[in-house]
Amino acid sequence: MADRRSPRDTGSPFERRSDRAVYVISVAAELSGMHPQTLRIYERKGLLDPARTDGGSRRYSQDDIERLRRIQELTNSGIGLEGVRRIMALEAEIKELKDLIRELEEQSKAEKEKIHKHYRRDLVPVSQAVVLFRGVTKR
Amino acid sequence: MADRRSPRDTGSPFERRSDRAVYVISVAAELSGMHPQTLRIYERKGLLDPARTDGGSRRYSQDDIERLRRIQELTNSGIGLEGVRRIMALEAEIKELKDLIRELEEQSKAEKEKIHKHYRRDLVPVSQAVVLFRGVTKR
DNA sequence: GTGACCTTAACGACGCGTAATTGTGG
DNA sequence: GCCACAATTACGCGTCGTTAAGGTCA
Repeated sequence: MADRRSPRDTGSPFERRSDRAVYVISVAAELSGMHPQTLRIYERKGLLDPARTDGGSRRYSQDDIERLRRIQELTNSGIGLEGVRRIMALEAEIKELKDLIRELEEQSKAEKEKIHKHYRRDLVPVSQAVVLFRGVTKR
Repeated sequence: MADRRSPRDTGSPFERRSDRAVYVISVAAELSGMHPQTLRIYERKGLLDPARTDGGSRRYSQDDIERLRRIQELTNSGIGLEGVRRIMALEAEIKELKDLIRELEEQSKAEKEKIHKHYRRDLVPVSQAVVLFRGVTKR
């Protein structure tokens, strides 16, 4: 899970990060087309975890807004909040597995190349060589 | 998806297959601890697809019973039927991805072995060979 | 002091499981 | 003819989203 940063942690002044918490709840509600109280419910149900100001007010990031839109998609298709929670967790797991698969494919390819290089550097074809020492005759 | 066989397709008489449709709805309801009408609702919502007799009666397999138990777990944890449908689909996808990962790992290992064998059969170390022909001096 | 935020509570709508009803098949 | 199944309908319960009421911070 990406670590949430406090709204006080502004980072570089020119930086635009999608996990920067910039929206108060009324704006977040407007951007996501939801009632502010609905956003509080989602938080209590563990679907969202917006940052907080020192005073205790919620601050939503762009990632939070997109997550809200995804929640909206799911609830609009007749899925309850607990189901949404589980589904989004499973979708995250699927994303990780797919990343792992891509990584494995690249790694396998790299390892094969490495083996080829290794042998091509250290070995020569039998057909072009005379064995100097005994005991290497089996092919 | 495993193809469902009609209850008329009995296969080998001594065979025990978990996808053989053997339970009528009342027994399936009893085995899963559910109301028969609940099973009909699940079917209409697309969570289950039991076989049918020629007369039109439902016949449930052992796989169906286990699927019912899984549905029960999810609904008991506060998930609606549409959510259950999506979750079970995602879980199936995760299972496939994990199988693919295991397959990739085995395949990668086998391919590496194959490369090693290939070189060990056809090549010998430079340190133990005298090159017969010209032009193979770079190492 | 005026907003916007916070929390809690109450209301209406909807989904889900059960039961009742009527009809049909083995 | 009897019992089990099929399909439809109606009721009770819990969840979800909205609204309202009262308190706090800027």
